[in-house]
Amino acid sequence: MKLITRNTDYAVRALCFIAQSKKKKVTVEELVRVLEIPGPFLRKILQILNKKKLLKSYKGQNGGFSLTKLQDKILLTDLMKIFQGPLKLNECIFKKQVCPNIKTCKLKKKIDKIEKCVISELKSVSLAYLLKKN
Amino acid sequence: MKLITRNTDYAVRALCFIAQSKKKKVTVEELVRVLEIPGPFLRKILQILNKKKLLKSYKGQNGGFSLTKLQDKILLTDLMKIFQGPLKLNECIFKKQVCPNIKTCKLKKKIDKIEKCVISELKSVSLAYLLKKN
DNA sequence: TGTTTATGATACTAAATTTGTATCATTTGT
DNA sequence: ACAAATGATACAAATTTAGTATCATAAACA
Ligand code: SF4
Ligand code: SF4
Repeated sequence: MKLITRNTDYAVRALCFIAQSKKKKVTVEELVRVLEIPGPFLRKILQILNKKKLLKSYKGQNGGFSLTKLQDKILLTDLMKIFQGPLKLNECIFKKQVCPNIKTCKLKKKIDKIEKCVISELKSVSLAYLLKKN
Repeated sequence: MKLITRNTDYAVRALCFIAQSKKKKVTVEELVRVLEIPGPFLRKILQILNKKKLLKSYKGQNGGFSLTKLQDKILLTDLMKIFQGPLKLNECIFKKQVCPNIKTCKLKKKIDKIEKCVISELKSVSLAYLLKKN
């Protein structure tokens, strides 16, 4: 029952570090050193963030990654969608077949309601929010 | 990001059927027929529910399962704990090591808050609630 | 212009969790 | 004794999560 998976968490931490770094660009090597995240795994994560335009990458010497957006425009839900797929707490699908109860099921209705609440909370979490002291 | 797993869902459906059945005891075979759940898997689930005292089992001919509690005393959260472990949305543990950020991390704080809300919603879901029309 | 240092792309592997099966033992009613 | 149910337990398949390995490509710079 994990709300966020490891790659989302790693992405958050990496973005936080990049955001607060004095340098214009941050290299994977530096992130690995300070965050203690497995190198190749983090690289893959950053490459994905680059593709999704949350980071801009620079190749070659003095290369690295920098943010493409303001901190309050980078949302946790963006990362979750990227690394964990659509924001859903319940699919009601077994072996590609939709559960026959789905129209009337009160459990599903309840979970849908919880889902709405969870997502609205999550939407309020930006990089800026995460970095703010206190 | 699945809030409830399959065995919890199966357990809910089985308990619902048993609860609304006219018979005093319901057999696995009947449940399999009507709910279309893989037999041996459902058996295992019911055996666990028996061990956990949510069901009482009767062996031998005319055997089967019956509820041990009133419908409003059987909570979804009980099932979730049984089949999915402690109610937690975030462990903050990688490879048995607690994340060093854990004391100050705002992400964790947020998730903890969401967790509280989710759990309190889930606690209000009893078998009686699930069976009530409208 | 070639070497070094960075990321890009992609395929592969390992570990963990979820979702099941298979088998034999035990109890009970007839 | 036999049939019909559950109990216990070990095994296996499928899926998801987590992580590696390798080669290609681009930019800086000597
Ligand atoms: S039973 Fe209700 S919750 Fe479970 S899968 Fe069917 S619809 Fe979804
Ligand atoms: S970063 Fe925050 S949320 Fe992620 S593991 Fe560490 S404490 Fe938990």
